[in-house]
Amino acid sequence: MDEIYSLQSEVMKILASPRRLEILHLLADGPREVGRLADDLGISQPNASQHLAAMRSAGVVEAERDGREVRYRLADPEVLTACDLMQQVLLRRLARLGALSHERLAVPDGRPAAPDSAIGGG
Amino acid sequence: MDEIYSLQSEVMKILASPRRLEILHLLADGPREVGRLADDLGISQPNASQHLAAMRSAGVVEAERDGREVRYRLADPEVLTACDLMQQVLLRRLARLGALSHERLAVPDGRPAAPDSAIGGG
DNA sequence: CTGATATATGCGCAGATGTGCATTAGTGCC
DNA sequence: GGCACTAATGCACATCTGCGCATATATCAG
Repeated sequence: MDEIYSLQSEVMKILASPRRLEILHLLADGPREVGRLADDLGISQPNASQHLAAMRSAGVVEAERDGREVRYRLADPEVLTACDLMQQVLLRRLARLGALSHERLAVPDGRPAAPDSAIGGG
Repeated sequence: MDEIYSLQSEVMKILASPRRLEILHLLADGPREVGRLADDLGISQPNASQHLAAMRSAGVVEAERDGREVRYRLADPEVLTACDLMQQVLLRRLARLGALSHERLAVPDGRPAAPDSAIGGG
């Protein structure tokens, strides 16, 4: 079981990137080539290739040659379901923060204040 | 939408850790105190506190004081569902590689061989 | 306030990660 | 073979992360 957590963390580490998350959703629409992905993402080809290689190592995507191009696709569409669920959890949390005090609901990466200052907030 | 990916990546970054994954499952069994978690995980109290603080910032756990102790609990049990789904994807992949049952199931970060050497394997 | 327990925070270091750049490798065409 | 096109790899660098350690904060008891 300990091993599983380690392996799972590897997979999630790969998915814990805005770029790769976007790649995932791009691929959800159907297989796509590296150059196309790089263009869609607005990043360089080597960079896209790096991300895709990482995702391939993690087993979230698969690659297939088609002439000079390499078409990437989701290895298991279920990852999308998992990511979607994760996103819903996030949205629910944002909604909660907004509901509690919709005065300032920024919270992109640094929270304006501890949501529960009942702890060591002081 | 771009913002969402960024936020989601933050959440997943937090979960992309064997330790924190274990914390998640420990908390799935019910609320628990920092010291207890540290003990269960076999890590130091400050380290456990660090992890919990990170998870709290990400909104995956919540804290509540009880005397001198602080009891942590899952903020949204759905994260477990998402993680479970992610784990299933992983297990399915391992099953495909045929490394799960009895053979050695290493492959934490370096694959034994390219599963699809039809690409740049050479 | 003093002491004890439980938790949170600051600091520094080793290891990992993302990115840009140049370069290499694979493929099809003539 | 040479050339154009597409993708993958190597390298260096700035940044981030996790950890151990010491220490600060919070709560309760007297």
